[in-house]
Amino acid sequence: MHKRILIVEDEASIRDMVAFALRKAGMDAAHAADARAAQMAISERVPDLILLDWMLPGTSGLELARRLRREELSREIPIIMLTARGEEMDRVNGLEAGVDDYVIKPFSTRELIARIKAVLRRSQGDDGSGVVELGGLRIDGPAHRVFAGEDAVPIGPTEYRLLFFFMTHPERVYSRAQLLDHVWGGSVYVEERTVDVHIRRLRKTLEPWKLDDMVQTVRGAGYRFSSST
Amino acid sequence: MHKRILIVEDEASIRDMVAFALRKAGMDAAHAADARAAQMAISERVPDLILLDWMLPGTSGLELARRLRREELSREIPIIMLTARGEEMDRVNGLEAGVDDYVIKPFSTRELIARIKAVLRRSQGDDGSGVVELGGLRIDGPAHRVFAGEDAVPIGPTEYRLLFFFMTHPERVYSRAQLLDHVWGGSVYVEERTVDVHIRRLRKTLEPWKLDDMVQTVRGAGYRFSSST
DNA sequence: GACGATTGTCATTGCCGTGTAACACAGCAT
DNA sequence: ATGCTGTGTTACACGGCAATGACAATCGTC
Repeated sequence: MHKRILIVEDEASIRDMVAFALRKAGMDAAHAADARAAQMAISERVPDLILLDWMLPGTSGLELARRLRREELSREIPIIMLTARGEEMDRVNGLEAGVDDYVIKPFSTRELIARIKAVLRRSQGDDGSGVVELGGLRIDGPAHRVFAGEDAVPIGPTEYRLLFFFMTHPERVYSRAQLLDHVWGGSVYVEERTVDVHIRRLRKTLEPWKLDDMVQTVRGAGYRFSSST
Repeated sequence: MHKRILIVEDEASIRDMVAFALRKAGMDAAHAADARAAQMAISERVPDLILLDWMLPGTSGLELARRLRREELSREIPIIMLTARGEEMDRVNGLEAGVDDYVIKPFSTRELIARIKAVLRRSQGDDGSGVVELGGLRIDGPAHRVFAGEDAVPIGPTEYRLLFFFMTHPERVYSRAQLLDHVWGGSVYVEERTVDVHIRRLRKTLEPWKLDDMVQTVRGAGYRFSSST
């Protein structure tokens, strides 16, 4: 559940600062001081994302990025480059090397975390287009539509919002009160049992495709949306 | 055949980063630091798409977007808004102003490129000839005519513009306000319900060919044009 | 300036979606 | 087993949004 981030940076002060910020944001931080240490750390345990300093002793960050892109093991790992201001030329090279994003020093940890999250989000199937796909279901935000395979699924407004919330927050239990907050909006007063009814309606709309068991009851706690039975 | 993108952004570092990413993706990048420079750049050479920062010195991005929608010259240019992580309010206002999409900062360059391509593709089903074909309907921009199969479809001016917008922006929901912005133009004040009436008239003109169900109602959201039922 | 075409607004109608209550059923405890 | 609590299911009535047709104003054309 926790994302593992590898920091490749020779300057200890920056490394510590970033590691602290990462842990505070609920991520696991590993670190390496140079290219060789980085490759060892990766082969030992593959991180979810790599923060790569541009200026490294020995093998440069750019060179390391290229190398990582060549290796089968590390090809899919997103990379965020840390570059000093005014190295614009370098950015071109970085983009060509397949780097996912840049953060310019000096940066605020808040911005860095936000960028990391953005990149992670994208690497998890949310390409930013507003389309989410999960377990045979596809929900298209801009089109306001749901597809089961190739078929368009007829669905009402509230069931749509409910399903949208579930698909963007899967594999997690939500109480009726939480669902009311997120799907109905905080300023509405509605009976909690109303949720049950809409859960029922959502299941009924998914039934023709045998996808109704994705909406799961967690007795005493609430409901969960899951792709696995 | 290279697409020309105009970046309107006051922060040089973001501008440069985006410009490099664009060029790498095979697009031409022009830039402007504020609203006035942007308008000059547009009048000099019309871009295929505009990247517009929400926060601009002087005239805000939102205001500029409204202004561009009012001008005949720039009405058809797709706009992607760059907004700081903020409220849903921003998104709503932006969409109401006739913006085609918005991207939240910080974004990865890859995500931005993906969005740009999506918008260009969408607002273009057009192969350059100005003729768009979709689901048995063909609309000829230069000739200002509509065909259902081999038959010419008699259609009024407003219904024509409405249909043209729909066919160049299919598979997506548009609120009444958005349709007013795109089809009527931002400087007219008209009741939202008027859209209903023209939707009705458009459906009636398509009825003889049983194509009226391509114009779909999305309760609580707006209307959508789609080839699939 | 007259005519038809086109457009925007309104009032009415119709229908879909929603919330609630009532009842049936299942899980869990003692 | 028995009772209790929590959930599934259905029915129903209300509210609200959208569809529709009629009308008046406006536009464009001859």
